[in-house]
Amino acid sequence: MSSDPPGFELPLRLLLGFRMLIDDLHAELARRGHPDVRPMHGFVMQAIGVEGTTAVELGRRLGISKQAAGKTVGTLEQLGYVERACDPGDARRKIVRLTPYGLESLALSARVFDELRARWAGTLGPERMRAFETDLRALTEGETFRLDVPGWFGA
Amino acid sequence: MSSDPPGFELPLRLLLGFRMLIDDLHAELARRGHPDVRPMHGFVMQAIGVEGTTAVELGRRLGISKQAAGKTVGTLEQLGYVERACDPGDARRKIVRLTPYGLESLALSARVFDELRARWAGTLGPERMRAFETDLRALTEGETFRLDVPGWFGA
DNA sequence: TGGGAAACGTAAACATAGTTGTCGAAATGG
DNA sequence: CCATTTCGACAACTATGTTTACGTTTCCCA
Repeated sequence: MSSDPPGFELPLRLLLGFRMLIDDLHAELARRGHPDVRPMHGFVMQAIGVEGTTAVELGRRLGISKQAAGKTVGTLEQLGYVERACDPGDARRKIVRLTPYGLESLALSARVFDELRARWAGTLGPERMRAFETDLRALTEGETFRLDVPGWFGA
Repeated sequence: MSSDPPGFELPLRLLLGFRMLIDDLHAELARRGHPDVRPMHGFVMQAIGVEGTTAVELGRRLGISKQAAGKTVGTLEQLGYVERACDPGDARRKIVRLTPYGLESLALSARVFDELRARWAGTLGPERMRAFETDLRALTEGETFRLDVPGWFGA
């Protein structure tokens, strides 16, 4: 009588939910002045943070090589979201920092994500929304985020 | 008093949960005789199904071009998971079918997914696990699965 | 019946991820 | 002071996707 759903539905819907949020976010970002930012860029800028960082450290945070991190930073630089500056204290290092435009996109993303969460809470009700997030947090406890999606998903 | 979590945590953890399940699945698949199958391959084989299908239809189901579907089928064919046969009723079409090896990997995946779901249910308890899945299903209602992850995630 | 339109599969060219390997420049430390 | 380490950049390669194009086969309608 329990009739549990098949196990393969779970990963499918987790991915579906993720994609749904990210797609909605970027539709809204495009509408509000950031049409060129891609899903990956958001994660990278989040990893760069307000403080700024280096390519090596960025790669470490995202679980990719420093070369891949450097390439992505180059793209973001062309789009005007980040800038590279030499470290006065260490001539080897170059600090990657968010530009005002980049900071704005990050702040906007945070606002839109909150709106999207509110919409989801409207579907489930605040009670179950809270429970849903608590459970999801419990299930993914201790996991670290990795950005190596392309190579990981299909080798 | 409500102190809702920030909205950006939701997509992050959805992706984390997805990746967790898929990584565990493939670790187990590798252990049980399928070391070469990649995350993407599982979704493609699932889309091919027991009946078999064509490259065009496969692309349609996965939300990718028929050419991309054809390429992936070629890879899967080399690995021995699928085979291509001419359609006796239509010389234009070529039916892609799972080999016994492919069918076995699909059945094994289903079993492992059920085991993983049971492990998650062990964390939350059967009650909340059921509620979690119900809510997730409600939130992702009507969404269609797309396999164009590489091009979608980073443009 | 015949010919144009549509569908299928394949290939080439291109763009974008990632990776490894290599290298020069700068900092570190024994 | 020299050897080792670290950082950033470049080249070569793989894997994914896309668009464009083409030859073959089928379908449909005038």
